[in-house]
Amino acid sequence: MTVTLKDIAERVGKSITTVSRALYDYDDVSPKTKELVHKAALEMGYTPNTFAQRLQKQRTDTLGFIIPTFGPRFSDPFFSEFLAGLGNKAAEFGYDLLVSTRSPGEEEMRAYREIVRGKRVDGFILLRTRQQDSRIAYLVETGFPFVAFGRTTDKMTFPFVDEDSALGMRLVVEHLTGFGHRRIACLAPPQELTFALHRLNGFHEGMANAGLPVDESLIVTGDLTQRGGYERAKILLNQLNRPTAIAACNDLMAFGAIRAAQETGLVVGKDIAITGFDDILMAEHSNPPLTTVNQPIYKIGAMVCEMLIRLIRNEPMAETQITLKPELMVRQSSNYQLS
Amino acid sequence: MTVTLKDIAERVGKSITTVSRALYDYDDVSPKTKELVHKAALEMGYTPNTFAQRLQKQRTDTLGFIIPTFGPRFSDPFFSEFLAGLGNKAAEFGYDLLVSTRSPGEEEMRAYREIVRGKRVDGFILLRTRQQDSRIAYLVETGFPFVAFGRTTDKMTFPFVDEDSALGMRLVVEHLTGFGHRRIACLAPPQELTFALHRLNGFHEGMANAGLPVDESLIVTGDLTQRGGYERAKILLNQLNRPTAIAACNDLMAFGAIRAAQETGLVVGKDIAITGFDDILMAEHSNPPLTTVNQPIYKIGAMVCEMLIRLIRNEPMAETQITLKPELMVRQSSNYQLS
DNA sequence: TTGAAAGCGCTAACAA
DNA sequence: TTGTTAGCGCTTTCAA
Repeated sequence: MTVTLKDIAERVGKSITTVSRALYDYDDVSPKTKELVHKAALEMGYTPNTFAQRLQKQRTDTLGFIIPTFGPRFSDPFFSEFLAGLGNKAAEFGYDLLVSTRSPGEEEMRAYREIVRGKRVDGFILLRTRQQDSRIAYLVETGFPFVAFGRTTDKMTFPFVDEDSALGMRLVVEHLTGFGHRRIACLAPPQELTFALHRLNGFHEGMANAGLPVDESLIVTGDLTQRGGYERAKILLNQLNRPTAIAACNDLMAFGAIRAAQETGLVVGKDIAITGFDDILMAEHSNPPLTTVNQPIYKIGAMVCEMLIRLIRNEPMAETQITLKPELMVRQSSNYQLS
Repeated sequence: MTVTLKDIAERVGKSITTVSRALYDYDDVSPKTKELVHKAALEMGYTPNTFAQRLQKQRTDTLGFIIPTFGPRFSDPFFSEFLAGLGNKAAEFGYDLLVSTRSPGEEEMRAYREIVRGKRVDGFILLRTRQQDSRIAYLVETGFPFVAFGRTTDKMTFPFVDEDSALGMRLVVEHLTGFGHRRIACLAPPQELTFALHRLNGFHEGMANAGLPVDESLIVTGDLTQRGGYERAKILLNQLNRPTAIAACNDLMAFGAIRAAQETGLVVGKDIAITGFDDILMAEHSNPPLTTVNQPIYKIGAMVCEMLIRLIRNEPMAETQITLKPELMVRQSSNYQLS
């Protein structure tokens, strides 16, 4: 059924070794033999058995990507955009992608350990880094190659790409205060995520820059889903002294907040300003279109992937710790002067 | 560095074979030996080398999933929901997922051929089936296991899960005509996709059931993205005799249409009715919330995965061709009587 | 320019 | 109950 080197060898009357070398264009094989072998291989529909190659070569040409999910019905477009960037770049370099989903915790760590010890991939891509990240601690400790989208807050050194989230939030706050907002709420991400810290810091800095006090009761933590944003925003909006603006730390929560505001009878972009973070494709098409901070997620996926491949191949890299400057996308959800 | 069976064998003073059998609890190994081996394996941090196992066993315990993408920045939440269902179920059964992205065409077919011939996966999951689907033709021909989400229109027999899209669209049209709509536009999917046919048929049947003529100029094809929906809807809405309702064949296009309507100064759910198809998580949280046809995408991902695993393992299956009944989710985007 | 032989780490048939 | 042997398909010395 499957064609192996042996089959080709028999057909052309040469040894397996010669066939192998002919196929990979070693220069100690005569041109005639090469041609013969190539032709036979093509005709017979030969494709190398990857597992045999990997066993022999001791590398896998595979990149690991374990998506950290919270709850069963996860559906953050953020992940599909990232995966697309990753997948396309990996394919370009001839790498496979081993993808699984695991919610953060012991199960997740076991998955990493097994994959590392079984040498199932050449390296890992990490996403949604945590302030104290046991995945990173483990990989650094074992010296296993990986590149992260995001940083940690401890002293570990490793290659990453990240966006300057603090700057992003400062831009948001500057934009809002510029339109006269003083009571600005913040829908924060779960604390353990590193970008929660950066975005919250940026929020505080922005307020400080504008000479405004921060009302801590206006800072609430959500779970990065629409539902979470919706529920938190409801609570904020039911307060007596409600905020005039809500800065959500990702787009999905912002969408939830928009719905909450609308159910409360407020016109978003007129009675209340709402902003997001990420600029997923949907942000441009929501109603109203969402003011948000652009993260080139697709591009970051591709960057991280290329960095990892270079790392694995021991190729030189210009930079191993890259921080991107974010851009504020002003759209209708916040683009009005507070009266 | 890595611990192998040989290392354990040396440590416990037994043969490699015995160690192998002890680890997998063969009953021809003495309890004492088993315990010894298990303990040693644990202490030494043994993890089997998957590639060696696969080479030997001639199976891969891996499922292939090639995501068909159109254009670089693809970001359909549909895919991430499906992937989540797939991934979780695969993990449950101990299968890996080999994921890539390829846009339909020759490149895509080459990827399938190479993976099949290199025996890189035990089976494939297919998505977004085409009326004449060369992937399916190839897999059927080679007898390679796969399960599809969706059907084809030719005579090929293969296992699939699909939703009764025609019924779904009939429900939509019935709902709209019940509220007095007569001029209903349809944002159709690219023709080559099988569900384009089913949904369009359903649309026509629904209109016929209501005794209404179909104005062919109101049926336009989009590319399933928000942008596509937006552009097509713009054209529809700029007509002199504009439709009173737009039935989009997926949620993303519906979102685009909503934005187009709003830019035209129409209030969706009052001046115009817009409906979608899929019921992605976003549909509930859009503004206004979107009337749509529910497809349990996450669940379908899990179902398809389990079917494929059974197929691979030659386990009996109750049904191999499953068609699900859709449910109409009526929300504000269409829930009003046309005056 | 070619081939024989060894071995990657594992499983399984067979023998002891 | 255990070990010997062979072999999955491939790459890579080393020798011819």
